[in-house]
Amino acid sequence: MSGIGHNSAPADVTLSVTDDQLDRANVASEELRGGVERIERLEEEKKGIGDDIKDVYSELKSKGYDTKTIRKIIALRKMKPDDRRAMESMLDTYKAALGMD
Amino acid sequence: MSGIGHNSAPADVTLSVTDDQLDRANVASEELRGGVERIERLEEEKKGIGDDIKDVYSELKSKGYDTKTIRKIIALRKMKPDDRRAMESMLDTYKAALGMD
Amino acid sequence: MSGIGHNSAPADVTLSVTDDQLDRANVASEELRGGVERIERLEEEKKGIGDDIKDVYSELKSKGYDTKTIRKIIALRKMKPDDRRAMESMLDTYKAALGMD
Amino acid sequence: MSGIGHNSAPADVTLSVTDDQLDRANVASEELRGGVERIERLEEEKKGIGDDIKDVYSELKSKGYDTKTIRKIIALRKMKPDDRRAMESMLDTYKAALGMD
DNA sequence: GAACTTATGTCGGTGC
DNA sequence: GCACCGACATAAGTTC
Repeated sequence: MSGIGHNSAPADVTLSVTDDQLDRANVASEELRGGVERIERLEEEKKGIGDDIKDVYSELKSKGYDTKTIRKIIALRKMKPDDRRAMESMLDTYKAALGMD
Repeated sequence: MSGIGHNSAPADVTLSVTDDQLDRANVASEELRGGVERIERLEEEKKGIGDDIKDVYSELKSKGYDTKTIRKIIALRKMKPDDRRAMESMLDTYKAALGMD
Repeated sequence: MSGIGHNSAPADVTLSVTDDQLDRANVASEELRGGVERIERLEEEKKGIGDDIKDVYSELKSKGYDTKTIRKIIALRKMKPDDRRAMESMLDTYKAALGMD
Repeated sequence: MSGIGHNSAPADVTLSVTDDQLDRANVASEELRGGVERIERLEEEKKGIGDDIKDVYSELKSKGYDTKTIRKIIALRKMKPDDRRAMESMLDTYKAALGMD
């Protein structure tokens, strides 16, 4: 699109915005627009995957699994086994201290 | 309510907004403002309590307790004991099924 | 606190946990329990206020106000007026740059 | 791995778990495991895209743009233009009612 | 300590 | 009528 034509020396010096400023603004606009659109495309992709994940949960649910528990399982699997066990052990200690046996 | 007095015959009939409309707008404004301010007061209170909670956690942390574990404990204590045990048991089942022993 | 009695010299030296350890554990337990219960009380209070807030929103909604907009308003009112205007102005600039007029 | 061997008639009838139950458990396990692993793969993909998005924001930020404003812009662009204008107009009305001009 | 992401809870709507 | 579903709101956890 850019700029051919409007650079041709405006006689009207009363304008409060210069050509140069317009050019910079346009460049900036395109920079911004590009970034925004890229983010939007990526977010669509991300949403698509999110929907896929939801589908898998639905499928498991329809087979009788409890999705909340599955979420917990997945959270646990993200941890390193040793860390996980340490965490579980500490939780048990606290439960014992409070009589939650 | 209010409004007595300024209803006395405006000569200027060119106004596009009638007195009646202004009255309603004012009433509505005050209704809205009242609600908004009430919410803001309540949110301040709520924030205060949130800060108190944070303090208790800090205190416990400084005594050597692990706040993350405490949060889990509090979540568990919110459940009815039977529900809690059922949930824990299901989690154990799933863990066993996936070899997370 | 409590504890009277079990300090009286256990003859049974085969125990793997000493009285001293039990004492410390009890103290720690009570410390933990106290904190946990205090947090739970505070969270109840907090929940009560949250319910009050919800009531005000419901009331406003039943009078025809849009709660989503009210939430935005309250968020805006949390800002310092100058900051708010600066933010709004920047948003307008970006909107203009992207042709969202 | 699955099942070869354990079907071959255990003589030990005192076991409290039958072969049939084991089979079902194994099937169920594999069903569960499959779902869990599929979710984990999808979540990784999702995270990758999330990282890409973060990169674009960083890039824009390093060029001088305000990421918070960009997020608002993107939220606005998600709406249908008419809805967006209706929302903005309502917000303006409420602002005026509360003297936020 | 601020901001972003994820998880959980809640509410209004809709289908069986 | 109840239960599921999506949207919204809040809380929690994570990261920089």
